[in-house]
Amino acid sequence: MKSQVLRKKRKSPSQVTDEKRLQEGQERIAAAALGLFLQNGYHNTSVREIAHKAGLSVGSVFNYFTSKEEVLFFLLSFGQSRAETGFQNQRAEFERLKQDGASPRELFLRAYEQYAVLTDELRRNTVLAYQETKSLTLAERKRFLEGEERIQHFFEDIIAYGVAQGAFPAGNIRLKAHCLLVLAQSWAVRHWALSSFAKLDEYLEPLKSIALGILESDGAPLLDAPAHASAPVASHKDKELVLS
Amino acid sequence: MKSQVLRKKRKSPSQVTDEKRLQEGQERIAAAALGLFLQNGYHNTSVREIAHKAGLSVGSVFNYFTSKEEVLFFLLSFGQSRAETGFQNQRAEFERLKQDGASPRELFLRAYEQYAVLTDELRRNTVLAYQETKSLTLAERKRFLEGEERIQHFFEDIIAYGVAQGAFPAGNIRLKAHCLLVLAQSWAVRHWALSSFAKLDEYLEPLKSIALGILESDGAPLLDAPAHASAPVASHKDKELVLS
DNA sequence: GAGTTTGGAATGAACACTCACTCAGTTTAT
DNA sequence: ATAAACTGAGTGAGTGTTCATTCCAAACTC
Repeated sequence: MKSQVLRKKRKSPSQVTDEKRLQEGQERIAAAALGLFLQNGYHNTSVREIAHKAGLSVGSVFNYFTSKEEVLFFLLSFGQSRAETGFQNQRAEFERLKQDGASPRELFLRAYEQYAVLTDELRRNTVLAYQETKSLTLAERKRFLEGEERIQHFFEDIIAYGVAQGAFPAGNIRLKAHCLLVLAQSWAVRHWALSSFAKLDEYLEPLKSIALGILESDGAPLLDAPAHASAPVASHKDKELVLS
Repeated sequence: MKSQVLRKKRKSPSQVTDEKRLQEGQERIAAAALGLFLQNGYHNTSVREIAHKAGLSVGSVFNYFTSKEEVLFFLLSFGQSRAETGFQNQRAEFERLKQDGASPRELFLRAYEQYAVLTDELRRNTVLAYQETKSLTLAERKRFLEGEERIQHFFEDIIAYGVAQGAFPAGNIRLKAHCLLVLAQSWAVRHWALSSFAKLDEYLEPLKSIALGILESDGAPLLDAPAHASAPVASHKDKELVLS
């Protein structure tokens, strides 16, 4: 899967033919767009602004992309494919580590750290994904979510291996993988709440500790805490107007 | 803080004066808008559509709100204030429970369950908040984030109490509160990945178990797992173009 | 090496359209 | 009769996209 260049049916014969030039142009435009999308949102960013920031004319942008939306998809799938290929590359190394008798804990921590580092590098893409996935066409949104699912599946495999080895308690593996992903992504998505951590380095160790806390929670019934005992948790069904 | 009605300088003399009528109208319009915003996104929803779905004319919408953006802010702060007042109401009850010798675990689980239930009820508002906070004006966005911070602070207090009582290990309390909030919200935000749970009821117990796993993780150094030992985690600094 | 051709790439005015918002006039309730 | 509430055609700013035109460096002639 090498540098999948976006290609769609194009009406006008005028397009950039040189593959390398095309790719560089796409990256330049996308880089400009990413900043603007994050600052003003996808819909409040005009193609004119993107073109200006990329140092091009409006028309040229459409020589590199067939539509504004394609720029968005480029940005989202870019981050995603980076994560996927990263994992793919590690698959082989993991087999080797298993042979060497590495503990599931080690394997997991290694994979999780890699994912956290990547999410940090691609922080802006991650934020954009949370905010603008819905702006994709139905088909592209579906493709994107499938990619997310594959990434989650990678972690499910690692956890399952640990459970099989008896290193982690059994539990809902899918749920745990979901939680781990969400927490890693929250470094990007809810960054404003983590201002006490200047850099990822400071965040990483406590995050890994918490991640292990999740892995080692067994999902057993909460013996001593009958939270419902005194009174049912308040619910405002009467005020649900806004939700209907 | 009772039913804070939105009021701005208004040019047109035509506006709804009756307080009760105004509020009902705002809620009706906002309810219609919420569905459309989630389905098509804020920017792809026209005021005409909102008016039609609410059974009003375009002009009337502007008798209840001064702008489309105000509708968005109404929806976001609505969910938030519900959560805040919920916690406020529980503050008194919590003091009573402490007197009765309730364990910090119980207190926490109770509060967390309440928050999860609320997030479920306001699921759509939560999703909207993640997607469209950036569409607010700067001042409103700031106000909104301050509200989020107050909610997080509520959990920090509960955790701190547990730590003081020796029920939970010390650790980065702010971080833990952040994680707990994110996981509860992920039920709304990443709902597509949790399709195996039909209703909140099924999700709640495992979530609480995981939450306790987080609370009880001590953030101690990860003794046995020198993840860096074999080779540094791969980083693709060279390909960072798109981020710069 | 000067002149000519060629075609990929860049341009930006023009197009067709949508949008949030306004306001003069009408309806409704009292 | 009076005030409150509603209406929807109209307005002007702004949009993504197109395409006839221009640009320019390399290829080709003589």
